[in-house]
Amino acid sequence: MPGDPRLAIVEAVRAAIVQGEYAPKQRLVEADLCERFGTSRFIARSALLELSAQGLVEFQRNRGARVREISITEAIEITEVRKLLEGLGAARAAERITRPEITSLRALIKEMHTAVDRSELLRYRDLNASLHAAIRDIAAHETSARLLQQLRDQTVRHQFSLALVPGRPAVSLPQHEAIVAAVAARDPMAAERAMRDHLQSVIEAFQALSALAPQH
Amino acid sequence: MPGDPRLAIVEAVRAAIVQGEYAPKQRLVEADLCERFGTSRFIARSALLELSAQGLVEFQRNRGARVREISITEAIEITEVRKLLEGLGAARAAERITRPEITSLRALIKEMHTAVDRSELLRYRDLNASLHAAIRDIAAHETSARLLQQLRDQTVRHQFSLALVPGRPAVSLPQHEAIVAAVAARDPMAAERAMRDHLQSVIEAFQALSALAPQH
DNA sequence: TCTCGCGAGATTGTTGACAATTTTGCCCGA
DNA sequence: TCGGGCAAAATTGTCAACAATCTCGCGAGA
Repeated sequence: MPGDPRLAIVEAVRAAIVQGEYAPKQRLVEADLCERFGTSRFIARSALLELSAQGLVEFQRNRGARVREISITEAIEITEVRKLLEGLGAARAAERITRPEITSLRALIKEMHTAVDRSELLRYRDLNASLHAAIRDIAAHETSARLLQQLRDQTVRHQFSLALVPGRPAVSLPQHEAIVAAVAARDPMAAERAMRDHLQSVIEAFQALSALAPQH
Repeated sequence: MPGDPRLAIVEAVRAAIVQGEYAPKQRLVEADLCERFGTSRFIARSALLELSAQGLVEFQRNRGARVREISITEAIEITEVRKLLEGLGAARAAERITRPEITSLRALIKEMHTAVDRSELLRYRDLNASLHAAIRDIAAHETSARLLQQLRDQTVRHQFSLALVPGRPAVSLPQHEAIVAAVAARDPMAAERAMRDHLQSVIEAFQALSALAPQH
């Protein structure tokens, strides 16, 4: 893998997709990427290849790359897997967490509170991601971290719509508090249970969402 | 992704690595692959890129691709994840299995018996893989199937040494029987438990192995 | 007017060549 | 004999051009 320049492009394209600058099913024309990111077609193509392996874009022979569309059904499957992997991560984090790490987790929770109070939904969603990432780092389980990394980007779009559901933060914030409390108490089983409960509620929110908007 | 020809090469190289024709840390020289698989360097390189994304090979800048070495520590991590994902798969399989599928699972168990009786260790290991794959298919959970696919190849080498541990089949065969019994009885919770117990015993076997051979 | 086919433009897939870097092998001095 | 360094060979990373394929629009015939 071309060490430096290629990864930069991969990250840039990934960010663009995740932030919704490219819609699902939208074609990613190689020439456009070259111009936008100031690189050669070879590099752009390699980046698309890599993103395809990560499941963020899909190739069709002679039709190039498109942003892969993730259905709500698939988002639910992904969350089912996250429930298991992040449950494991929470348990391990509870076994390994240090005092300064406890402090920073609590700081995150505090920030989430203020974000909810001020109805800053996007900020809340970002803090949410940060909290999950922090626990993942503390768990120090490379294999599950690598897989979760792959899964996360794919559901960002759906997480987004979830964050807009009225009253959703009021449900999920206490769940996050419970997770942090259990991890900080160094209680692996409680941490795993709290994390699973949280993601189970995400699954149920998705199911409710898909019942409203049957397709897509 | 070049639809047909590229995937064929990816599969061929993957098979070669998994079957041990290329040792860990061995360099995969692009020109050699071209000659061996009768393809161009571009295609060979794309295939390596893909295998790199799947974690089977690793790139070093200006040094090309090597077969990635998976430590026993990492094999244990991978098995911890498998324990969760395949546990989910077993539970779902128990909910969804049809009569003919039950028949074929039982046939697999029968074959495993004869393989053990005849001390055909390699055959037993292959049947083992087939059984896990069959349950994965019945579960019909695309996301976890995709991830398991990625994880499986990485531990084949270690599974191999595990199969050679004296008395190992005598331990694992009854576990496989228990899994099939629970799935066939359409008891999701028992199926999940049986699968987890099985993979937990694999983890413990790995740990015993790593205690014997501290490094690598 | 509508449909079918065809041709030009656009886009992708692949090739071969070239530059940059690493690796190998050899020579020389100690 | 051994080790350091230099040059050639090998190998990889990148590019620009070409061929294959698709897309879109236009025109002819019913």
